[in-house]
Amino acid sequence: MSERKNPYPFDVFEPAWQATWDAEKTFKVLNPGEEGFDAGKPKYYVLDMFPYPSGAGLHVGHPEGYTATDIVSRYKRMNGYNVLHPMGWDSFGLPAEQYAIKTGQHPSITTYANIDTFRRQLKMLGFSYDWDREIATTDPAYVRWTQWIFLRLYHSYYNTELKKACPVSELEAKGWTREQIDNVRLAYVAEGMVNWSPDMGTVLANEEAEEWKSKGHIVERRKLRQWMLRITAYAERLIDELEPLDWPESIKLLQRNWIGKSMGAEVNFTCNGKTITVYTTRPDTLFGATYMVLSPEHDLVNEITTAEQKEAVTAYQTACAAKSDLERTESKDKTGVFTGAYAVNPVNGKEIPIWIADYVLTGYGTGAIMAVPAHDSRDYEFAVKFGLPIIQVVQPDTADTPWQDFCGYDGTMVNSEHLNGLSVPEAKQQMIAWLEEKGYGCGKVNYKLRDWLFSRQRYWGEPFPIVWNSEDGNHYAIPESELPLLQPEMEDFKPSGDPRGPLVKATDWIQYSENFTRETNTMPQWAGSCWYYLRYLDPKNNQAFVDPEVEKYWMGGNNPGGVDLYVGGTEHAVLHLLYARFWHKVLYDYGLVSTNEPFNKLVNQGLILGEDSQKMSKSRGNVVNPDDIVREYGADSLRMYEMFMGPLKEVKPWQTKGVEGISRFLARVWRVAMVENQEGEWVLSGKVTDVDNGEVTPVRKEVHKTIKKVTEDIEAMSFNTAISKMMECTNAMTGAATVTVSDYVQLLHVLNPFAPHLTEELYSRLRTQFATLPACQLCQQTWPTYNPEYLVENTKEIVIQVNGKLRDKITVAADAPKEEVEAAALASDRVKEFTDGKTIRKVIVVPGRLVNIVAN
RNA sequence: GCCGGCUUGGCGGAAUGGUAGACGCGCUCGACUCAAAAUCGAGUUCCACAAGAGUGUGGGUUCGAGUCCCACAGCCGGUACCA
Repeated sequence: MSERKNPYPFDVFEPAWQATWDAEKTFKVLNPGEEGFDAGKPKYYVLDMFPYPSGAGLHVGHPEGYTATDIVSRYKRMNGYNVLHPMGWDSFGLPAEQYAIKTGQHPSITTYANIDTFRRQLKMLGFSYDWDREIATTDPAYVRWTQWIFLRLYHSYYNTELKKACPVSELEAKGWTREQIDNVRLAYVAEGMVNWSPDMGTVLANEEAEEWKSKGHIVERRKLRQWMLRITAYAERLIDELEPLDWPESIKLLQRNWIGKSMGAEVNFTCNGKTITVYTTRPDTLFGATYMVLSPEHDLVNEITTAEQKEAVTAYQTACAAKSDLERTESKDKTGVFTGAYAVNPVNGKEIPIWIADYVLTGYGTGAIMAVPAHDSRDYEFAVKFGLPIIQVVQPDTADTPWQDFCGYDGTMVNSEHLNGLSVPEAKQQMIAWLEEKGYGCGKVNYKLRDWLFSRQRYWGEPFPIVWNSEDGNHYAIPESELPLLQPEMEDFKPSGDPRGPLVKATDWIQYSENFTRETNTMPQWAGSCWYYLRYLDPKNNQAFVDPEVEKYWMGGNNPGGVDLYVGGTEHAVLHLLYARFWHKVLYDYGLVSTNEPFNKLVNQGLILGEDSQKMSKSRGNVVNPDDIVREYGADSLRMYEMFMGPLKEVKPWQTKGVEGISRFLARVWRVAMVENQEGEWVLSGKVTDVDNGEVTPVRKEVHKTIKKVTEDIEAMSFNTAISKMMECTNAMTGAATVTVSDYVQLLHVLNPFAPHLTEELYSRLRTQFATLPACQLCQQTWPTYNPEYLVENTKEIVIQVNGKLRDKITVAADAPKEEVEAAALASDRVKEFTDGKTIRKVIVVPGRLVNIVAN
């Protein structure tokens, strides 16, 4: 490749400005109570989703969101806000541990080396973070508070009357037993079916299982004792309090679906004196129940199964247990076995056969259903396969819809005694009231959301601050004074296949005291990311996870408070964003934070695809490395290109030619003021001048239009259109003989949040010639305003249409009355041509825009 | 299957119900140059001009629809027997 001279010397001035910002702490922001803090300024908290510092380094996807937030941060600062714009590292994680297993090197070594790379790369892009607030979730000082919050959860239960977390000590005072309390803790131990990955040697959350499966890992069901967080207690609040947030509707919907609220009823059936409770969302169809299905794992299966069915039932149970999750869902073919038992339907006393089938899940509702094959597709399929009766109880309202397998709500009840003639929703209500009156059941809300499986069998995670007593078998919290509890130094991180995880090998560490041994599980990576946005507020505090006054300023203050802008990818829609909301609510219940929600406004950036419009991946060889782009075109070009590609929220393909286009644009901005002299040095050209007679030149008009447009577009986060306007403005300057300093500096000013290096460099060079320019950096000056008078046009071009088709254009005075415009339009030769021989029926005049002549 | 989102030139994308294709890429031509690169200027939806057609398809509302309404198709994402 031939040596190419850079179109402007970004390779020199970009690192220089970065060094200046670092040395002068240009973007440091003070906290309340610190000297120099300006309490008169409003706050604005702009947050990025912090990265996992992988060995691969920064990806072009990172700077997309990070540039967007950087533009907003710089813009808000120039508009007089105290802007909190921090960065940190989500640094616990499996890759570092797997690398440690391979090499024997401690995971912290790779982790902190990767952090150094990420920090260097982010600084190379000129982001205006307050680096004094940098945090890493792996830092002992951070781990301390993650564990502290965990203990808060551990010591809490959800008070269903107050609808908030309360200390379990209240229950102790009321005389609850240890066992009763353990059953309501927000952090609890339970034995249950979990996702276990034998090759990774750990369990996974439901939310994670699919992701790892798709990466080729084995995930199977196993019954294990695990730590759980009672997120289900907050299901209702997690749905209700989502509503007012300024989030994309699609993300809200994703969360709502994940939480999966449904309203129905529990109904008690009887079987030989035993009660079997089923959950249904369609109590209106109770008269159509023709059989019952229990999940194969249901507690009552063994009790009710008759002797002659025993063998078949046991065989079916065994077969189901052996099936992995994947195998179960792979085939949707219904299978099941008759138990030989019958249940009595409370509404009509009829006996219906009880089956077991794996299409009924253990974990949802009561693990038992009444089957209404006429109006539930799954029951219908099952009934057809096994020849079970099908009774119609709903008649669809639309005439030609068959009643068989009709599951809709637009129908009228039939064959249902006292419900006959009612609509489905009416019948539903009436039946619930009836069940409650008779004591046969009650209305019931259910959620798909399961409790959060919170323990992992890993080394590189926060250890649980918990010890086990060998005498009573109970778990106990270690005192806060012992936090942080760090992992022991080890050389062998390998999973042993022992479901207690690799820490069991640290025999000294485990032994807490004579009768107490440590919990060997560690927390999932999500723990650190659940509250990192709070630690940024007060990252060095060693008295509290955040000082209350500081928290109040940054998170309270404005209405509605919280993080004012949070930008990141969609991939966290139901993981991080749900977990963090849950933790935040617990902290809120204790008055430790000011708002019930952490993130007021959320924006999802769209994925950047490779040049081939495919997802970037190593195997496809279409990955773009930010380092290469910066070396070739400079940081400003990368930043601006990523903003110019298209709307922030859309998915869009990378085009290196597009970076060149942006680079050319920045070079044109440069050359408005700069020229190369004989020695090949860049010097001020003289085109930019302080001779200014105040005339409103076309360039000045363009500048003010640009200020208006860029201001509005930053507010709307429509960065691509802001950039195109600045291109138009620059083109106007390129075409002009001279440009006044004030016009040029205003362009630099609005361009500054996008291309901070170039604009500061040009500004500082201009100052060598124009001493009246303020001495501070552009980024420390006030955002420019436009003069509306400059935007007023004297004349307007009016479009003339005949029957909606463009036929002519005329120029009229901007304030020309309607009649005049209409007359001018009708006088047009082109119009006459197209209306010739026709009658003019109507003339529509839209002032300042168009005239449409309707003729036929 | 269900739930979302998207669909505009050769490409990325612009368009408060009012000139479709701003801006950029690419391409063509011109200037500069011995020449090229870079730069600057002109042009660039389709059709040879005019006429006409044109925002995934088909309908509708409107003086006027990329934009609003109805139906359908394709692509992308989420979810997956949640009773």
